[in-house]
Amino acid sequence: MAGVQSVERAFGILRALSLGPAGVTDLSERTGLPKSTVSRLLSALEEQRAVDQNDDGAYGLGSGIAELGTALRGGQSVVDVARPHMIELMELTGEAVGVNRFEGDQIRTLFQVDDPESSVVVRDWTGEATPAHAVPSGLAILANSSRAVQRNFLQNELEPLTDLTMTDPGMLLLRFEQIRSDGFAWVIDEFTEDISSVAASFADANGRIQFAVHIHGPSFRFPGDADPEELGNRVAATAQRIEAQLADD
Amino acid sequence: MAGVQSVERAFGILRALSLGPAGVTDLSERTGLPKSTVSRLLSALEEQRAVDQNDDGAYGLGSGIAELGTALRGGQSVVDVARPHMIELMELTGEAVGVNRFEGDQIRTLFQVDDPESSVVVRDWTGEATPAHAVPSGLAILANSSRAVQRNFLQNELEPLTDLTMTDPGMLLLRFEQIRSDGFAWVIDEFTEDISSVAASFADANGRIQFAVHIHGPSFRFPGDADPEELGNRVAATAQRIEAQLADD
DNA sequence: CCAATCTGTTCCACATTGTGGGACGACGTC
DNA sequence: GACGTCGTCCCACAATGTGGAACAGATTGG
Repeated sequence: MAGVQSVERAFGILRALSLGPAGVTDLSERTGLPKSTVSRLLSALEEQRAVDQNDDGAYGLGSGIAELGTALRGGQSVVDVARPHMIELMELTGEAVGVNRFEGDQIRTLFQVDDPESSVVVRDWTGEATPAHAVPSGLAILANSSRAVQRNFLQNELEPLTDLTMTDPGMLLLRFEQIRSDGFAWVIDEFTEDISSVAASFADANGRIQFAVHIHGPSFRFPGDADPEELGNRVAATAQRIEAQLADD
Repeated sequence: MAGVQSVERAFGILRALSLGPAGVTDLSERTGLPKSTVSRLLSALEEQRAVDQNDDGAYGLGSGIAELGTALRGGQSVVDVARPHMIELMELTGEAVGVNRFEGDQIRTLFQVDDPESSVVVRDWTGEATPAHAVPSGLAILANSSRAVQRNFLQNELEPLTDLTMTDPGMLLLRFEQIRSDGFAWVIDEFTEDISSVAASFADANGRIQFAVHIHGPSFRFPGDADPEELGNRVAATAQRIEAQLADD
């Protein structure tokens, strides 16, 4: 027995609810569980304030989740601390700069700053999640994670997003080594054709959940004449400054 | 059987972890559960990525919680949207302005803007939680909640924080009526002597979790000569603008 | 206005599921 | 090398959670 059934199911319900508020019957269909079971688990979750029921009877994620979320200091403070550093990088390069959070096998962009002067920019990925192996933030975070996390990640079937996407586990392990010693990761046209980016990872105040900063721009002009190593080092330095500042609080 | 034991215990563990990363033995003591039970529940939670284990073996809240938190759009976007409106209010009055989230029977301050010109200000409550019945944000949110939530809240024994704190359930119900029709709530010296504040509530994009904006300042100068109703209406208008903007996304 | 369908909650016999004391192996320390 | 502590695993036991079915309350629509 690895998992605990009711806990597993409870989180299934929470995840189903993260798509939007829903009723018991709806959740029962989404999760494949009997109505009575869903109803009982919802009551249990409601007692924990993980969900709440509003006037029209629909259930939604509750304040208990929000509390845990802020306790984690996942979103808010990281973005606050990172913003000025990101703007600095953005002004230096004229390209968009973002922060990401690692979520299992995906990378979510939390926040992005664009150059207001530039008319051709990569689109805004804020709030969206992308496969970790195809973006430099993902590679950078994985490269600095434990072997266990890496192996676990490489067990998944990795999908190629372009002709250039690296999906071979052995190759990726070697690449992790390289990235770890460099301190930054470059990805050129592996995620989408015509987009290139550099990223470096950093830890939050607890030294736990992994984050990353990245610069990305259209491949036709980025990195352009600039020295990729030079840019990489700048991103890495920025990541370290953010990490140090987070550790202070 | 109202709750589900394992779910209840799992959330107990998550709450214990929200105080900071910890090991199995530590958690076992904090929650009063046997080590083996804690270990099993942690494995289950880890499978759901609600917790993760870092290199030194300690457990902490995991990215799954962060995901649910952002799905809720509880913190981040509300603050982003509210900030400019808050600054406007702050400049109008010269006093500190904050946004709060309702958490069960407490009110948490998510963010505060202060007047940089002012040397005497109320201290910064960011991140802290206060009893809902003693602050105007709490009263405003409760006043606009369902009867069920109100009754449930009033069943608690409410502690007086100053001589003026209103704790009588009947009186509070009447006060809720008043606040609901006014659209704002005033609290003068009920939370701390010498602090006065006005607040108005608003809903997030789902119309679910309740938030509030408030202005607060030292009672000797706030609201001072200003008309309390006028100020209340301004806060209420601000709350409505934030709510409208949140609903757009 | 009364079937016909939707809700979501409650009941209860049943056995699957979770429980927890204790054993175990892995570290780190004296 | 013996000890204290850590986290995980084992397994007999029954407490706990399960889910089909019955129920009550709202809405619908003919």
